[in-house]
Amino acid sequence: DTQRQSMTSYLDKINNYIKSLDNDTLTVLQNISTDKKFKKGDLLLRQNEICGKSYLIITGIARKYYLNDGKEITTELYFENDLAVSFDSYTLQQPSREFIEALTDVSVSITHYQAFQDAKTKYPKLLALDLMLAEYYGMGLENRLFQFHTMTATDRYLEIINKSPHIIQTISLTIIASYLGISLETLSRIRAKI
Amino acid sequence: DTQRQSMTSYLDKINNYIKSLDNDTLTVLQNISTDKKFKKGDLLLRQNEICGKSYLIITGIARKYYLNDGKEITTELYFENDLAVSFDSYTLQQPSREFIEALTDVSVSITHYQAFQDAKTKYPKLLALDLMLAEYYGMGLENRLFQFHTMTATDRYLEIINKSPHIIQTISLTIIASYLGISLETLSRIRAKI
DNA sequence: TTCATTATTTGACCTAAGTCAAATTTCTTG
DNA sequence: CAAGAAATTTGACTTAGGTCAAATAATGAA
Repeated sequence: DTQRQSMTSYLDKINNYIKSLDNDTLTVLQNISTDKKFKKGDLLLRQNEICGKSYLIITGIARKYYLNDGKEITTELYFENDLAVSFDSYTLQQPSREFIEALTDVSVSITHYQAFQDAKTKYPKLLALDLMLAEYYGMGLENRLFQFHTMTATDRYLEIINKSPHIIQTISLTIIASYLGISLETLSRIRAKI
Repeated sequence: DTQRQSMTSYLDKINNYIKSLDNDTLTVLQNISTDKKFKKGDLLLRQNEICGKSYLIITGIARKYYLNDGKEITTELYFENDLAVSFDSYTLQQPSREFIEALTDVSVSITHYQAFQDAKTKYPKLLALDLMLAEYYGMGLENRLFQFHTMTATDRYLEIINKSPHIIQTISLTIIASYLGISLETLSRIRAKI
């Protein structure tokens, strides 16, 4: 749909913006980032921890989820080039209600919250970048809310396999169901019908 | 709850930040803003229009909503000091899927998108302000999504009358129901039970 | 391979919320 | 104040999706 179209092009805009940064700014960005690898199943962030880092996914898949009476609700799936972070915990520097988990072995580029904050005060271009990232995240949330209000579970499932068909091969149905906001059994029935 | 607590204090932080701005920056902000009044029922933004302005509510109440097969879904309620804007339409400067409507007579301070964009390039403090506003909006959306996933319609209603009791006096149940994501009849039944 | 563990499907039944229609109540406005 | 219009409630029925339990797959380690 049109909405997705625009979101994608905004992501392009962000990536172009990063590419177009002057050397000085780019160097700072490099200097405050370090690479790290996680094994499948590792938690990059635990509930109640303060999210003091952002994780740019280089390779692999991760997810963000929280627990609600023992049940997991997946709020976001991360692929290559996605930025994994518990938004409110990161922004407010308060304990996270969410976990971030590696669904496969992942390799990430880590940027520390405080280092980035400091860099932003000296380099307004990083401030502008942060704004674009926040806007992108916000629009993603708006879309998700919109989909929950306007689409049936079946439509949401069709949308996801249409948008990223590879998901089904890589991610367990339990996690997909929790991302769609339905029970595993309901997802199974939806799949049987189609 | 804790979450709301933090959100409120972040709003305080934003307001303090605005108050602490140097005269130069404040003057620019003033210069690109104009006041306007709307009558109850007026539309500040129509679907398919590009949201080229932001509306800071000085007095009165407004809402943002969209239509889904003829049914209205209210996505946000605006009170004094709230910033009314169709986020994605404003950010991407593309046609809005939402309407913004005055629920009472309202008086607003209008800031034009382009003027603010221009100001941001010269005044990094406005960039930082815009970031804070985007973060605040994003966290609000996260909370809303969280509530839809974890709370029953009854709980969401209790939460809203607890958070802003005056709402019931001022806003029709039709609109409150659409904000809660339930039908008018269901809301009426919830009220009867309590 | 094979057994055990984990993932997925299927069945039977339940529940929150939706829909449509009709009845009330509450506002407005002449 | 009274008549209409709008807002809200109530009733009867439907439906999407949930829950719990059992049955099949599918994986993976010894």
